[in-house]
Amino acid sequence: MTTAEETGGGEAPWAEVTPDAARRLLLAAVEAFAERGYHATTTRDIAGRAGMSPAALYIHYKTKEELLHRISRIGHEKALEILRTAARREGSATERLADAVSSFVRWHAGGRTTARVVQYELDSLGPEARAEILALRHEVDAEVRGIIEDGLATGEFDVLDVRGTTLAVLSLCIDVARWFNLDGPRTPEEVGTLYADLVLRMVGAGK
Amino acid sequence: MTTAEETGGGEAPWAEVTPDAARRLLLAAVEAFAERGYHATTTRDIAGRAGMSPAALYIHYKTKEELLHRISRIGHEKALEILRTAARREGSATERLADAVSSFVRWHAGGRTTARVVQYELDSLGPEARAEILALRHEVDAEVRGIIEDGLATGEFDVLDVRGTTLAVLSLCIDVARWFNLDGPRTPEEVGTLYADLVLRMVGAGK
DNA sequence: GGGCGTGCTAAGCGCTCGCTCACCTTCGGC
DNA sequence: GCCGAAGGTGAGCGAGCGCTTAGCACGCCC
Repeated sequence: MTTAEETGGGEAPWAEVTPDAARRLLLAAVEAFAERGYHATTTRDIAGRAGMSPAALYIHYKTKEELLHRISRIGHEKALEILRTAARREGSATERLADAVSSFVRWHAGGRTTARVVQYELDSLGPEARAEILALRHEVDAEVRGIIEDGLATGEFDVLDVRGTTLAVLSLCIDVARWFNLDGPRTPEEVGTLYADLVLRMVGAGK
Repeated sequence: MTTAEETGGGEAPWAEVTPDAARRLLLAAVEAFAERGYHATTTRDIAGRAGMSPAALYIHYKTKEELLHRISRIGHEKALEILRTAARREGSATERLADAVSSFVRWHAGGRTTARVVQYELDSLGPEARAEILALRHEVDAEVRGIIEDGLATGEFDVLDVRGTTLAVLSLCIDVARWFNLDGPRTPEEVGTLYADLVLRMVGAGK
């Protein structure tokens, strides 16, 4: 599993964005939004980071909001794919939940820049764009809830409030993007392992 | 609309702010910052919500940032006080941790408006203001870590990584401010109870 | 009841924002 | 060798921003 940061290899999720100039602008926007927030970022700043004039942005994107929308959709699709892969592999519910949490957390820690924008700038989108993203979030939620329900059915887990616990598990993982620091003492892998253990305890696995 | 929300879990923390006009402006700022974020909020909006002209703001506060700074400091002090009260009461580590988590979560859920600003707008502060707030956050962290270490010493808890688990517990509680919705299916009390149970599982209490 | 500090407003300054427009370059097809 | 499309630039627009200033209303002390 490759990981380092965006450039180093939270894989290369932006490969699908073409042409090249549009991708460079998107990458610059991710950086800027993650650092200062959507509203505090200027289109001049984004274009500058991409080495272009302010006007160039509008050749590839209609508005500044379209940039955020594209980033958010691609990011959510990637996050959903990570969870789906873990949820639908072979193995017990315990193994699948541990896998889901650790890879989801690794993505939020290693690709903190992207994850921050994806998870915390949702409110800056307009109503229709937000609705589209919320639908993806429901799928994310359903994927995790599915694993927990599997574990309940097999007797592996012991959970009183399935929806509440699902919410807490996802909340715990997502908040990694807020506090994680690449220069800090922990690697994304370490946090992933720790969190998988904590989550298994939360669902009462292996008691 | 007078704040019925704050009273749910947080009494009236702004009573210390005088004179009355300054408090009304602060309250309006909390609402606006929570809704749209600091950078997307205009001074005209804040003054308007407080029923005053844009210029009135500058009689009581030097800058827009000073408003955020005051809100953040008062909010962090309140959060710290809540945790201190729970951490230093009589009782086993298990009881104190459950109390700390449930009351901390109640504050984040019931006073979601305030908590959102306090927890998510930290980066909008300047360097010295941010440093002051970060010191308060370290005290918050130390308070929770203290309870967990107590529980380890008495054999109540079973935790491998104390700092990591402390971080996760706080992260879980804080993120409540992001997703909690007063119109949703759960009351702050219910979430507090659920989370206290989940956290006790995370630290291996009552195995 | 005149003088004055306090708290507020209307008007507006200087600046920067998101975005547009007229024009320039490069390049493959014929 | 000319042509149009694609991708870029410099200059600048209207609007709205944070914040300031001149002046007004009002309570309070003498």
